Amino acid sequence: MDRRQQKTRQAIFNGFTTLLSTKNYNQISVQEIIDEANVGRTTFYAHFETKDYLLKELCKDLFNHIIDSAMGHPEAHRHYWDCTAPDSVFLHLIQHLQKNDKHILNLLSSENNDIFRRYFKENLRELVISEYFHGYDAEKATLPDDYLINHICATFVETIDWWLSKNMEESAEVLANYFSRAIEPVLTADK
Amino acid sequence: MDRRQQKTRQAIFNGFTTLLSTKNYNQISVQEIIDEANVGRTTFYAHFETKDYLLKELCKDLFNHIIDSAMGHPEAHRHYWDCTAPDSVFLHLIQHLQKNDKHILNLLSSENNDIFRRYFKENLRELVISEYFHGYDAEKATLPDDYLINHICATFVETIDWWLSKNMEESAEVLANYFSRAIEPVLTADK
DNA sequence: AAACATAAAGAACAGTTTGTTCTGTATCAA
DNA sequence: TTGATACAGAACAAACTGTTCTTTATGTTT
Repeated sequence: MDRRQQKTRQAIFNGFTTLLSTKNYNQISVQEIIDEANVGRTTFYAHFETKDYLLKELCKDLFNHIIDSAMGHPEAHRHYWDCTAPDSVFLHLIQHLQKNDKHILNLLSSENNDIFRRYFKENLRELVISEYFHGYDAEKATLPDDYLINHICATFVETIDWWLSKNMEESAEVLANYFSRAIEPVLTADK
Repeated sequence: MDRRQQKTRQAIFNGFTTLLSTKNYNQISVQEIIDEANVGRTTFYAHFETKDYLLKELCKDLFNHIIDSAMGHPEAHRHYWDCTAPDSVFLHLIQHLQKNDKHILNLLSSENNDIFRRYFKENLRELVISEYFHGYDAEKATLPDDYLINHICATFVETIDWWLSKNMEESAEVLANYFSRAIEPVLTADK
C-alpha cells in the first residue's frame, strides 16, 4: 500500500478517535474529521464511502489489534500463567484492554459506543466457541448452544462495560474472576 | 393537555416508529418525520427540541407502557400464575412484549436499537432489585451486588434480543425459563 | 355562544453538511 | 526519469437544520 495512503488513513483514524473522545459519534461531522485530520475533503471520500464505513473500518482495525495482542504471548508466558485454562484468554484480553493502547477504551466507554460494542460482541463469538465449546457435551446441555454462546459473549462485553463505568477500579484478575463466576455456574448446572 | 397537542405528539410518534421500522435512526431526518407525520416544521420543534429528544420521549412512553401492562394483572390472575415467584414478573414482561402492542418490538429489533435497549436496561434495574434482592443476603454473595444487578438486567435484554433474532420461535414460558436458568445458578453458587 | 388563548400551518431564512467534480501539484514506484 | 496516482483546494447543487414571522384553525373558558 502506498505510503501516502497509509499516512492519510492513519491521520483520519487519529482525528476521528480524538473527536470521539470528546463528543458523540452522531454529533461529529465529516467536516470536523477532515479538519482535525488535516486532510482534504476529496481525500476523505477517496478512502471512506461514508462516516459509517469509517467507523466500521476503525472497529475492525481495533478489534484485530486487541485480539492479536492478547493472543500473541510467548510460550514461556503461557506456561507461567497456565494459559490452557479457559479463563486465561479472557484475562489476557482484559489485561490488554487495561493498557488502553490506541485509546480503545475511549471508544468503548464513549456514550455512543454501540457500534464498537456490537462489533466486539460479534467477533468474540469465535473465541468463545473455541474456549468453551471444545468437546462440549450437547447432551448434558441445559440451554441451547446458540443461546449459551450469545449469553457468554454478551456477559463478557457487559463485564467490560461495567468495569469502565466503575473507572476500572478492579484489577484485571479480579474482573476475569467475576466474569468466570457469572458464566461457570451456568455451564455446570444440572438439568 | 390540549387535544391538539396530543394528536400532534401521537402523529409524530407514529410517523417516527414507521420510519424506524424501515431504516436506521441516523438515516432518518427531521424532514422525513414531519412528512410522514404530516405535521408542520414549526410544530415539530415546538414539541421536541431535537431528534434525540424525540427518541428519548418515545422510549420513555414505550417503557412505561410495557411496565404498566405487564404489572397490571388482577389479583386472581396473580394467584393462578403464582406471581410471587421471582420469575413471573419477567414472564409477564415477555408475554406482553410478545403481543407487540404499539410496535415496541419494531424498535427493539431495528438495527439501531441501541438507545431503546439502553433505556430498557437502565429502567429494568429497579425491577430486578425488587425481584431478586429482597432480603438478599449480602454476606453470602459471591459477586458484588452492583455487578450482579447489572448482569441480570443485561442478561434479560440480551435474552429478548436473542429471541428477536430467532424470530421469536420459543414460547414466552420457554424464554422466561432460559432467562431463569442463565441467572439462577449464579445467584445460588457457593463461594 | 362569544371571547380569549394557543396550537398548528406555511413560507422564508441563513447557516451548515454532504457528496461530487474539476484542475493543478506533489509524491511514490519502476 | 517517467508514468501513475494520491492529494489539495475550490467550487458546486442538493439537502437538512433550527428559527422567525404571519395567518388560520382549534380548543378552552366563562
